[in-house]
Amino acid sequence: MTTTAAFAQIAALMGDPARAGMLDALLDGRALTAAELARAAGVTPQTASSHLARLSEAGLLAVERQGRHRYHRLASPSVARMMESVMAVAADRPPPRRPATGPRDRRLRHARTCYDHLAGHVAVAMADAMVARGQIDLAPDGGALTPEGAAFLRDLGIDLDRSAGGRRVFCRPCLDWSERRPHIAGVLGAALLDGFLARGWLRRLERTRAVEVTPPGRLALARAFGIRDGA
Amino acid sequence: MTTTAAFAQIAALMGDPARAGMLDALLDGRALTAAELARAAGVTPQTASSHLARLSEAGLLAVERQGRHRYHRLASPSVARMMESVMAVAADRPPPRRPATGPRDRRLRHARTCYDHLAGHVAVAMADAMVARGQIDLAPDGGALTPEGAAFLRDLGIDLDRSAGGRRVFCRPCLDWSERRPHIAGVLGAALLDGFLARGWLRRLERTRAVEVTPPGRLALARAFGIRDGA
DNA sequence: CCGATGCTTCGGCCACGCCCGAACCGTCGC
DNA sequence: GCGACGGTTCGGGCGTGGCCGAAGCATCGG
Repeated sequence: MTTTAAFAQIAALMGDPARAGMLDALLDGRALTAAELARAAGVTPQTASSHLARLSEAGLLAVERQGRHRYHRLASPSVARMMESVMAVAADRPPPRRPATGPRDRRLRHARTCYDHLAGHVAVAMADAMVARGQIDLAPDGGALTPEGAAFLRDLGIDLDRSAGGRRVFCRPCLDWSERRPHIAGVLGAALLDGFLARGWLRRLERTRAVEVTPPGRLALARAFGIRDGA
Repeated sequence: MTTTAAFAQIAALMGDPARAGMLDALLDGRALTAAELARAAGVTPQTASSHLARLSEAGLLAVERQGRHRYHRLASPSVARMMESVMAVAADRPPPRRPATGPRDRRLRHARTCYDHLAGHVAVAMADAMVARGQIDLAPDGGALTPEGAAFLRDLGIDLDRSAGGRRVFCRPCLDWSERRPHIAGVLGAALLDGFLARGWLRRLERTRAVEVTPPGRLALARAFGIRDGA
């Protein structure tokens, strides 16, 4: 049964703390250098190099050489989805102890990127608002944009056509590990994140997956989604 | 960052060949005894016992005692979804060698259960047929039943209302590792499998996830989906 | 009560693989 | 050319964890 062996191999690659730290650092979809990933994982560069080689060979990571740097990124969205699903399982177990929420952790819980879409408190609030207004349908298995939702996005200036080429546009629910409730992933989630970043409503922060809601972003989100809690 | 530690722990549990074998054996949604799982994993009962204890404590498995037997099953659908997503990543890498398809493997590739829905060649053909006829929309991120599809299911006698309670019914695509194309999972996939088993069109086989298409099932599938290849 | 069966616990063996120090290659800047 | 820096390869130390034999608990059948 060679297929279970491949299954176990992929899982084992994620199962090492150092590699898990690197993968987590890459989960925002950006490409990082080996040194940055070594720091993220808390190991020396030579250890990181070995891990990165194995992850690349297994097809979890893709590498781009650029001068004397090597940029590593997740090889495909399916890798990100796999990680999300593992986090979902890891999150819905009783926490072994008080999570000890730190200030940095609080930022992550508030708003962060999840590969190509937004996660955290803000993202869940957005999803709730769109569901409450009948703009999207969201079920554990999938979701869909309603006509009202399509109109809403058009008003917001969010462009979905580019990736949806005439086909019906779907969104995908993604269980938020901090909120334990679904936020919007998939094509729709990616379009929302892109649009908000482009408008300057959100800004990526260095060295973390957390994103910041800018002052104009706060106003815009309050107007569009009725979200009015502070940063 | 205690969340990456939990992530790595879950992944590491899947990452051992013996545990992966047990989880795979449970992927059809049934509950098995420790001895059966030990055989499936190719280890002695005492080794299996240790693995099972760890899987249960981590919340991946649930146990039910019944007399002097202990039945183990996957703790939740989210565990099955996690495993599916890992298999999807494991499948879309270049196979290390010729897969060496055996007769038993061929049955699995033809039709098998995938937790609560159908997978394999037959399942992909069903999905293709329904897409071609406009009965479902299927995208990488999600899927939805069209009005035509709802009517089709009604004619087939497939009951979706029980679990969908007035809400819109969604289906979910699930990448088939043998066919490398999506089949139908989610609420719709589960309803189809249940219905076909209840009608005697499909029959579960012992000690494997493979399912058999019965002679009446062959006729019915040909009539309903235009599938006419042999068992 | 006794033995058989299903499963778990204990103890010890062994090896896989994670880790880092040191040395080696390639690119950039001067 | 030379040093500096990013990254990889090599070698050996070491601990975690998988594995089984043997013994210990439960439950069922007689």
